[in-house]
Amino acid sequence: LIDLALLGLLREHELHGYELKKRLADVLGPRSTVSFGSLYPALARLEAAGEVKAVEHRTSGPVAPSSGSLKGELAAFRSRVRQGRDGWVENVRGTRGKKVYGITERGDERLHELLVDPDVSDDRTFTVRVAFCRHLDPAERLTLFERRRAELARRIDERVATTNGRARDDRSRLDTYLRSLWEHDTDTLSHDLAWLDRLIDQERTGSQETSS
Amino acid sequence: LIDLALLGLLREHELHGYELKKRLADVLGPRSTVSFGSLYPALARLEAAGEVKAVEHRTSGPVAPSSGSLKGELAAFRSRVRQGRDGWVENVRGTRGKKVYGITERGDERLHELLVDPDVSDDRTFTVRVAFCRHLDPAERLTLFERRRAELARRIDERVATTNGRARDDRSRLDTYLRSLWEHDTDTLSHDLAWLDRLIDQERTGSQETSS
DNA sequence: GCATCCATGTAACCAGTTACATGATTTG
DNA sequence: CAAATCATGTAACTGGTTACATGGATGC
Repeated sequence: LIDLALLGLLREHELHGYELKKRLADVLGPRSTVSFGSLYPALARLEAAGEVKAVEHRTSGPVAPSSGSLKGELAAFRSRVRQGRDGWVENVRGTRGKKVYGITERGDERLHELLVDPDVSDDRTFTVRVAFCRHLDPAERLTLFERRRAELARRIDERVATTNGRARDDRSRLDTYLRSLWEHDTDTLSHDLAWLDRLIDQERTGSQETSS
Repeated sequence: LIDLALLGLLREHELHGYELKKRLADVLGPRSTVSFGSLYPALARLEAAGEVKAVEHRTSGPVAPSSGSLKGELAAFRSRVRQGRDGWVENVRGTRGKKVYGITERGDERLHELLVDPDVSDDRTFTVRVAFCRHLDPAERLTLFERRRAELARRIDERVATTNGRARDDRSRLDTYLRSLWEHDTDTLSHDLAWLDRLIDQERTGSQETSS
């Protein structure tokens, strides 16, 4: 999961760890962010696997001025460039400065693998995959959505079967709260299914005017 | 989480591990069941803490004939009672038979603690708490629901603030899928909130005709 | 008497967390 | 220069998972 998120973000711009966490909170919502304690080891692991690599990052500006409290960060960047003029940038890595990562070709492949993985049963993972599904081509994207749709349909069927399987008196014996919970869960599933249907529909009709 | 589920189930009838897992799948849906690998250690832990204890279970019949494939289990029970007549039941525990657990007074208190815990931020835990909230008195239940409602309202506010905080062009630069995801998440939150409102409403109006 | 299901448990692992340690940079 | 914030990292722990080992009971 974390690999997917990291590679997905790095696919667009080079970033350092601290920034990655902020972007992640921004994109996925603060609810599903990851902690530094898993972020940095994950980056190290990806680097060891050759899927990302530390880069010098002297050319392009800070590419993600999107969200809060980046003022200090901007200033930091400026100062680094300024000092870079007298050669300091060259050993940024060594002096425990920011470690800016970029994605490699292997990382690109890995990201693609993660995105096209046929297993769509994990809810959290699926969410992240949607977040980065722009990196898929239209056909692959459609497959992803349809697989997920099938998974949700299966879950609904399962629930309906259970309900029908319950003897009637048994069903009524179910406590109010359990019943309410059960119904709400079913509703939520339908809600998700409807959303997927909209996504699929958009994908189908929109596939004419690709590009731009 | 697992403690809550186990104590909640045992609060109603004595059960052995294997059966607990089945009941859990039945009540919480097969999606959020726990594996044996965490179930048995958890039971052992609860037993060590004096919150559940192994019982002989010779008096009452199998109290949960609710769901599938209990035929064999019934038969097993019968045979055990039959043999019990010639004294075998006494050392069921030693011979690696079923180990039937019951809740203790400490366990009862612990369950209550878990149910009234003011932290309602964890989604999975909250679900399980609703599943067993019949063990709370009406006022405590209402508090639980209202706390959760406030939590969800807070999350929605947070999201709205973020949206407003985004510069307009920045917002439009958001990719279709990210936007769709974002909107769907917001919808889901509202959906959950509406459900809670219904629960709270039922709780308020229903509190006149208490008991049964 | 052999396959199958019921039943309990252990060990290794996994993906994440919190808390802590460290240090660089900015800002008042 | 002190306080706050940016930034990277480690260690211990948590709450689960899968895979495995074992064995009793039932059904054919």
